[in-house]
Amino acid sequence: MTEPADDPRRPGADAGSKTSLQRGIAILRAIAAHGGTGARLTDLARDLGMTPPTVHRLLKALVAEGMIDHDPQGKRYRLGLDLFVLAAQAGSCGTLRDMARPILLRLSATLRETVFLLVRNGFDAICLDRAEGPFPIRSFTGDIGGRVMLGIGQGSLTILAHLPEDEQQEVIRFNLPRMQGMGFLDEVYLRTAIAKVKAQGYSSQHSGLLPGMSGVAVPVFDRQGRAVAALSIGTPTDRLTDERLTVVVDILRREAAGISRQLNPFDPALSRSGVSGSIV
Amino acid sequence: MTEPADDPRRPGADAGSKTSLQRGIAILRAIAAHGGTGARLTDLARDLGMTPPTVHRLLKALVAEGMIDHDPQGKRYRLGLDLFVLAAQAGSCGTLRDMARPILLRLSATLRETVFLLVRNGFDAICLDRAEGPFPIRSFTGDIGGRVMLGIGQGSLTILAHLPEDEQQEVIRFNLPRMQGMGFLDEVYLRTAIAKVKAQGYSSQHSGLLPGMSGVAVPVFDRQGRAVAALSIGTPTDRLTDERLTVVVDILRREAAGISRQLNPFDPALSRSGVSGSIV
DNA sequence: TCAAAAAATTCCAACATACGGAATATCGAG
DNA sequence: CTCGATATTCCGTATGTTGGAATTTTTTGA
Repeated sequence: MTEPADDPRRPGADAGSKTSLQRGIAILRAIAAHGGTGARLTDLARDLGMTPPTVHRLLKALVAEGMIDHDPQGKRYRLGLDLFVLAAQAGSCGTLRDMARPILLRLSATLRETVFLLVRNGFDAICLDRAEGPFPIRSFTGDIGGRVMLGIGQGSLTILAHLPEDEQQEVIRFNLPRMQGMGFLDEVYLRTAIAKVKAQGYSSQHSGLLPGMSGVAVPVFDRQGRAVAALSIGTPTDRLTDERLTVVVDILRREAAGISRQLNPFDPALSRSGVSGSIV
Repeated sequence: MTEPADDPRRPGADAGSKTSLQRGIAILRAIAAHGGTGARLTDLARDLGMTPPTVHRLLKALVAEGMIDHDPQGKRYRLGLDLFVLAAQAGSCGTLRDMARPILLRLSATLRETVFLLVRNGFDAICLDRAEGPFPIRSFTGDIGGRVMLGIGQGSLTILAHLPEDEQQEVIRFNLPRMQGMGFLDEVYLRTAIAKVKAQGYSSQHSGLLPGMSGVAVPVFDRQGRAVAALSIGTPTDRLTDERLTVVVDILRREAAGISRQLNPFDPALSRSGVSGSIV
């Protein structure tokens, strides 16, 4: 009580969580961070610096809402289906995602590659959607909902490169320290890459993240001309000849332009029925 | 206050949300129900029977957590990216979904149809994942996260048919009233369909939901032999000859069995890294 | 198998914080 | 510019939240 939560432990927890609603959300996050195994009450309490009774009560509320599932035997808590349902309809970019989906499918069919749609979110990029290519060789990274620092990976790098100067600086300043462990990413390297992408208008490179894999990405602009998203493909490096690169970039550019054109962020006409669709 | 009373939403939700955490979640749901347009504060207050100040404060907390985005100009609130990210890792079935994904992809490639993975959730079934078929003709219903009553649609019907007798009764009793508006679904019809599915071990029929579309579905059992999910395809009716139906059912059955075999709900070994993956 | 330890859950009084009416600021239309 | 509607802030009150302690349940170890 008297101790003002000094955010003692794990990073990722906000320093000053105050409202109980925020505490509840912190619990959701902690459970998500725990992975598919599920989290135990005590672990959550320790990780979040809350007392077991508090965690228990919040958990109970979350379970009642279906946001969490509770194994009665295993004593483990995991993210629940209702959360999944809820987020399927999220969010501010719901329209972007809905709109881009057929395009992703078409692209993956045409290019026979896995296609990603990334959007910017603060200092990160988030994988909003992906459409699998037909080949068994494909990256299992970049899961939907996955998050990477702006600057890591081609799609992410493309967004960063096309940001306004000042925002770009801010992001770099913020992200560089976070890139410590990655080794090969120093400031010079990053700025060189950005300059190149900005000049080309697209990004293409062996990913560096996955041996043998390459990525190609182009920016998606909103109606105000801001780079809000990126369209990218992941492919084995040896499948990406210079000739093919030209073709791929061309196609990606065309589709990205199509998305931009449809991207009217405040057009209510874009609103889909939204709620649960019927299933075959 | 008073009693906004009838919230004919879903069964698990208590009419009287009590904790502020639950109120916050109710707000998330209300925003989701509002669709991509976004919801205004007053609407939310009215819909939920809360006062504007309360809604405002809760919204502020949710925005602070990134669960909601707030258009400063438009005064509209929409589901935020963080919610999307969170749920991408949900949930209790995260393992099921992760595990089933390659199977879905393989199926959609083999059958050249759109494949759905449905799981039971109370009185409903939820579309956990889908893999698009290569043909332009495809159903746009059954979006990921979409929800249907148990009994509507082939996948959903299959799950219902394979439920234990008592649970089945309970679901039917609960759902029949909800099916009022659907006209062609009376109790006799439903029970006949269930009996047939149970006898066959699979479900196949023109959907009735979409003209010209048919569905084929087989149940997925967990290790305790309970029907927890269904694997289904949606296809134009005229593409589904009797001969092809046999083949399709056979393949679906084989894959469903594969899923069942891997479905060890308490095997920690199944836990994936879970957290953000790197993106190409 | 049983006992001891750990975890989960319940209880409850003190208290913090969430609530909502009212006031104020802001937006939008006429 | 004025008016009505909506969003936001304020603040006293009471309700919901909190955490220590007690109780129950599960896990661990012998």
